[in-house]
Amino acid sequence: MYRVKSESTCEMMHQDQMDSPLADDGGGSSGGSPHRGGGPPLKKGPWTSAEDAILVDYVKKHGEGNWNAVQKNTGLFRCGKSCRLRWANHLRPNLKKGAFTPEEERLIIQLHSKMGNKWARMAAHLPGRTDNEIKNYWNTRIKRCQRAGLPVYPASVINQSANEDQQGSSDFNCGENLSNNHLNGNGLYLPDFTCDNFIANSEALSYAPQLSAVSISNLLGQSFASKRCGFMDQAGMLKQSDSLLPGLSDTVNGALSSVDQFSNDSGKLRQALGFDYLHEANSSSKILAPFGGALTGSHAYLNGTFSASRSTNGPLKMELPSLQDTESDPNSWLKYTVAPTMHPTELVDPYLQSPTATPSAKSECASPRNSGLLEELLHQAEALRSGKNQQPSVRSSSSSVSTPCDTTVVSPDFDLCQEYWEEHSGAMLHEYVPFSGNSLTESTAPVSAASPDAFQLSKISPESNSLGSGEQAMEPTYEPGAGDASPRPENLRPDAFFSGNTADSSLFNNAIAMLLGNDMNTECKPGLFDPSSWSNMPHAFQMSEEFK
DNA sequence: AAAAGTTTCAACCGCGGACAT
DNA sequence: GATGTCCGCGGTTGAAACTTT
Repeated sequence: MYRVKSESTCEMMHQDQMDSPLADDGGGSSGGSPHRGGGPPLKKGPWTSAEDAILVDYVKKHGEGNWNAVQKNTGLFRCGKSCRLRWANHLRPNLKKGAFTPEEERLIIQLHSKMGNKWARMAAHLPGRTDNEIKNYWNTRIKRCQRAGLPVYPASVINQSANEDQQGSSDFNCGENLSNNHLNGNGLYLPDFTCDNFIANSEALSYAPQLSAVSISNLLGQSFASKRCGFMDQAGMLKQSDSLLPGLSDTVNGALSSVDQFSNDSGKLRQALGFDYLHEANSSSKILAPFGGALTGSHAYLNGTFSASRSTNGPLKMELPSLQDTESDPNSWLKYTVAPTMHPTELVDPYLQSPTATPSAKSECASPRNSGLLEELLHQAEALRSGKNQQPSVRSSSSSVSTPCDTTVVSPDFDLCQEYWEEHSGAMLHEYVPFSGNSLTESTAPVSAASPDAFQLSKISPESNSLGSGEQAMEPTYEPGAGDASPRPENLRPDAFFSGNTADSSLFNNAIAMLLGNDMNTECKPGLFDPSSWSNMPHAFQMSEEFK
C-alpha cells in the first residue's frame, strides 16, 4: 500500500517479514536510526490488528513513551516513531472517531487563525482529536476553499480573534504572531485571498472587520434604510445577493439591523443571508463550504465557484504554481473586473502570464494598505485619476503590508447550508448574468462551467424574484468585448449602482455589482448614478470631480 | 458497468528541540 | 561544548474510497 524507500528512518523489511507483525528480536533498530547493527529491517505500511494488539498491550504495561523500546521488548517490527504515531492517532483511548462536529470545525478554524499550522497545539484544544486529523481536515478545507475561490476564515472568527487580541485574553493565545508561512508553508495556493498575509499580525485581525463593517454599513446601510423595499422578504434573492458578494452578509448584517424592524421576517432574512449557522443535524460532512467570501478580497463568485459543492470544473483547474503564494493578491478579484474578457488562466496571475508585468508595475498600483474590496476600489479610482491605471491594478500590491480583510474575512455564514446554496446557485448565476454579460459567462470558468440552465433568465419569474426590474435596470447597454476595456469612471462609482428610483429589488444587486468592480463599467447604464447616494458614501469612496 | 478523476486519510519522512552521555 | 539518542511536529505521499463521466 505504501511506498517503501530503502533510505528511510524506519527501514523496510522484506516482504516475507512484512507478513508477520512479529519478528525476531534483532534488536537492531531504534528511534531515528533504526536498523542499526544490521538487524532486520522494520515493517512499514498499514498496521495489522495483531500489531495493534501488541502495541496496546505494551503501552498498557509500560505506559506511553520510550517508543523505541517497543520493538525491543515486544518484537514488533515497527520503529519507535511508527509505534508512537499508531498509538497517538489510532490506539490510545478516548480518541474521537468520525467527522468533526460543527463546533469542532469552528474551533479548528478559530485555532488556526490564532496558531497557524500548529496541529499539535490545536489538538490540545480538541479532546479526542489528533493533530493528524486536524491537519488533514484543514488541508482538505484549504483545498475546498481554494477550489471554490473562497476565503478560509469566517468573519466571525476574525472578529473574535480581533477581540481577543485587543483584550489580550485569548483562550488559546499562543503568544505568537502568525507568520506568512502558515498557509504558504505547505505549498498552499490561495488564489483569491492570502490568509497568510492576513493573519500576519494581530493588528490585521482587528483591522479587517472594522474597516469592512464600517465601510459597508455606510455603503449599504443608508440605502437599505431608505429603501427597504419589497426585496426584504425575498430571502432567496438576498441569499443570492449574499452569494454574489459573499462576506457581505456579515457587514450587511449590521447595516440591515436598522432595517430589520421593517421586515416581518427578519429571522428568515437573516437565515437566508446566512447570518446564522445552519448546522445540518445529520451532517456527517466535514464540509465547511463557505458561502461567504470576504467582502473584501474574496472572489467567492468572481474567482470561481458559486457553489461550494456543485459545479464548476473550470475554477477547479485554476491552480497555480506555488510561487503564486506570496503573489496572490487579496484583491485579485479585481482582475476580473478590469479585464473581464480575460481568460481565467490569464486572470490568475498576470505577472506569471506576462513577464512584462514587473514588480514596479505592481507597486505602482499598490494600495498602501490593502484593506480590501472597497479600499481597492478607492485605490483604483485614485489610480485612474492619476492616470496610472493604464495597467489595471489587477493585483493591488505585493507589498509587505497585507490586509486583513482581504484575505480571510468571510461572512459568518460560513456554514453548512450547502443545500440552500445548491438550490439557489442557479438562480444566483442567473442573477449575475445581466451584470456580467458575456464577460463573465464566457470568460470565467465558474460561469461557463455552470449549467446552462442557470442562465435561463426566464426561469426566475418576477413573482418569485424581484430581479426582473433589476434586470431591466441593469440590462447591459454596452457590449462587452467591443474593444473598450477602459473603465468608465462614472460607473466606477459605487453609487452608480444605487439608483435613486429604479429597481428597488436590484439595489442590492447593484451594490454588489459595483463592489465587484469596474467590470460593470462596461455594462451598466450610466443613468443609474445618483449623486445623493454618492455623497453619503464614506469619504474614502468620494471620487474626484472629474469622474462625477 | 467501467474508466477516469477526485477526495480522504493513514502513515512515512525529515527536521529540530530536549535530554543524556 | 560536542556528540548521540529520543521524541514530537509539520509536511508529504499514495492507496483506498468515492464520485463523476
